[in-house]
Amino acid sequence: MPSGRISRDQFHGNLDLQTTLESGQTFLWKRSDNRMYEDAPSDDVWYSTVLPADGEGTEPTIIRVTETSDALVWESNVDAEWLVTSLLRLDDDVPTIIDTIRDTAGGEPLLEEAYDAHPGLRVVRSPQFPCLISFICSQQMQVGRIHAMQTKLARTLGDTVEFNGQTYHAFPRADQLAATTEDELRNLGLGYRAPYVKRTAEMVAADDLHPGELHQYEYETARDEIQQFVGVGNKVGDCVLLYALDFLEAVPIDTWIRSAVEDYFPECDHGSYTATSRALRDRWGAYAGYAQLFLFHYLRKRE
DNA sequence: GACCAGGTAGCAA
DNA sequence: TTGCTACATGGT
Repeated sequence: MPSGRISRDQFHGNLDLQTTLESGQTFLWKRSDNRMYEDAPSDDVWYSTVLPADGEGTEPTIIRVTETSDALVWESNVDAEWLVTSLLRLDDDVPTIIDTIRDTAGGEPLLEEAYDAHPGLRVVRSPQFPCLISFICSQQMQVGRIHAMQTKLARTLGDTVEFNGQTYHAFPRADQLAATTEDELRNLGLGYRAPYVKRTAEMVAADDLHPGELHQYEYETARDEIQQFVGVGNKVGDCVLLYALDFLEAVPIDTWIRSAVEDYFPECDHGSYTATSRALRDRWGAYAGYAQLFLFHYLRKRE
């Protein structure tokens, strides 16, 4: 069974899997009850199932990760060190990124509180199509319920894989979601999002548009283009650009960020989403998305 | 029972 | 362009 250790010396900054994977930036990881090895200082194992790019007919990849004091330990059904590094963005130099935000923003007490409160929080990279669908599902939903909904989608509609004596469920492919009726999706608890998911899946399955194509555009164009998908507006679009498409300048403005703008930086409130988002990017710079995640998580968890 | 949750589509002015 | 409103569903 392929497995390995990635020493903490090999990546910059802290990593706290629990904080990072339950911060509401991804709904595609789950915590496992099974330890990976006997003397683990922490028995918190996280796993995710990833479909290879060629999709149908190829066995999904299982990734299991846990932390030790000096390393990130992984195991998989394939040699997955590069994939783990990519999914968790271990190449990101987070301290330098935070310094860059500091240099751009100047003194930002609220952000400093957020960094201090959650030192192991990182942005991670989600697979594109699952990220798109899960954020379409996220609207008007609490974070915990979004996780539960994505798990149910995978268990009901995704491919299964056996690994190390356990059954894992991959996130459904576009063709699988497109082949599901709107009523079935409603029965899985999607509510009014059911037709959004179905129609977006149909677009991807028919090759009308794939989220990966948006890489070619500069940020604001990509955000316009991604809204061709049904159920995707400015906010969901920004989440997908930030968490799946490497647009680290994207600042999703949700209810939390909206109220933080009112309370802490009203000078950035320019009314429209586009103008306010532009002001926040001017304030925080090329890594504004990192600032947004720290702020979102801090505001949501304090008190 | 209201009210809320990482909003968006559809429509009117 | 901006400003409504309806929209499912489960938890306080």
